[in-house]
Amino acid sequence: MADLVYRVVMHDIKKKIINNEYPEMRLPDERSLSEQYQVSRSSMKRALGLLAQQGIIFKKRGSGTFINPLYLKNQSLFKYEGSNLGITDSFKMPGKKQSIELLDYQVVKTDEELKQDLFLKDSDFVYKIKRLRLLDDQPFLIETGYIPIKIAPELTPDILKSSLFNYLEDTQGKTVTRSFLTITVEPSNLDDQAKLMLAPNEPVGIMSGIFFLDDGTPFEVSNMRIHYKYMKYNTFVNLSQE
Amino acid sequence: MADLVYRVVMHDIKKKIINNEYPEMRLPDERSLSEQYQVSRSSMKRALGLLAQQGIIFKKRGSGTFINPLYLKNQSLFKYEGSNLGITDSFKMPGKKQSIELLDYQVVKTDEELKQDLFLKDSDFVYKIKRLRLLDDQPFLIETGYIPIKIAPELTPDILKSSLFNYLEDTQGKTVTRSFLTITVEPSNLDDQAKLMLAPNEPVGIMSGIFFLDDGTPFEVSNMRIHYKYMKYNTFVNLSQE
DNA sequence: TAGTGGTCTAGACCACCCT
DNA sequence: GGGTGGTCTAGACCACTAA
Repeated sequence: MADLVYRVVMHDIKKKIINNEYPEMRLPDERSLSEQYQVSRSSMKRALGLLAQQGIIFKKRGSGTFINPLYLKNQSLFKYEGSNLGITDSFKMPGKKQSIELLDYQVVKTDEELKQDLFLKDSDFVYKIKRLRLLDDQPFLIETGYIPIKIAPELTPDILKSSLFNYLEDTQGKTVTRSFLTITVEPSNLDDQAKLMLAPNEPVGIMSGIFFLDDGTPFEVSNMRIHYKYMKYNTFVNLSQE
Repeated sequence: MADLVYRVVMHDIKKKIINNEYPEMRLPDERSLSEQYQVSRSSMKRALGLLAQQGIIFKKRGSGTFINPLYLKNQSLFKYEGSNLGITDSFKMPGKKQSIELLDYQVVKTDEELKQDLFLKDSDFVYKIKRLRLLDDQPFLIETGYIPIKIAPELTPDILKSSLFNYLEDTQGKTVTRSFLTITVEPSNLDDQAKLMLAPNEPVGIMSGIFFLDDGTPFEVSNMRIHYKYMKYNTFVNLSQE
């Protein structure tokens, strides 16, 4: 992590919360905290604002700043903090071996919808990539992705056996930081049943959407069909800051 | 909406983006914008920051601020902005009549898990409420909720025929602004099939989690089993601000 | 090197809660 | 009325990008 003031303060306060150094479940007021940490009140507000955004504290105008008891009691609920973008990361379960099988790999013309979603011109081509993901040799996800050629011109089947996100970050310094996802549910089709080893009455979860690079470029349109037992999406919604 | 500087500026810029008043897909630099709107650069940053958080613009240090082309091309993707907390709201589909059938309603003792999630004492009781929700007389959701008595002591079966969230807001000025949700998928059980009119091979989506009041009080533990055709969760994930 | 967004500060004043 | 978080400002300096 960078040594930005607000990040340092944020992490320190977070640590103190976890270590139960505020047993009254309440933080000192912002002005005292600024004093303690020798930072401006603005920086302190920024740090506290981030913690509030993560659901770790609640700020109540006129009353004070309070620790979310559930954060201490049940930290597992919070473990997905900011890591529910990448399926890649989300499915990196500890102690499980992840592998990828390349099912299909071709270059195709874009149709209207793709053109719009990936913001392409008529002349642009995209990779169509279909992959099967496994955890400990158990298939759990069929992924169909479309990626503009011009974003990753050097793509080879070999690369596709591991994480595309990591590849992009390592080779081009580009990071995937945003996505729009739509989550739905469907009965499994014959292809699902065969590839994911599902019984006919067993369903799949579907996550489809668009991933963006940090400069705003749409990077991939993806459709994921997920074995229902592996389908688990955690989300923390916070409307208070709108 | 309040007449806060940063909100006014934010909404105005948003309007201009929608009206295509920045055809170069790029905003003026922050300093010029501050000048234009006669606000401080900090306030302008705040306004732009919110737009970035919503995925409407991308800020690129050293380069400028750019409009997300997809926001213009495909605004339907963005329509769930900040409204995916409440199932209540999420399912308020235009032109459809929502109704609620009360299936079960009792006061029970808390078990260990509930006690933890709702942050209760041994002596506390909760309502157990089971409701069926319908859209145009089509059942689509079975909802089982647990609510501490002390939060809503006046609850009656009659109230439960409409939105609890609205009831709380209207009567006690309390708003539900946060939630932790876990989304999973399951084959339908016999109860689902009967109540939601599902065939045996048709699945349900499950959303379960905890809803909080804006002061941090856990308000409800809820489990929702959703007809798969009605199950649609849109989410915008943005890791760049972490 | 000029232009742009990011960080940080110090301080004024407002809005809300509680006693 | 005293304490707390929220808004807003003006300005300094830093970090990155692109020509």
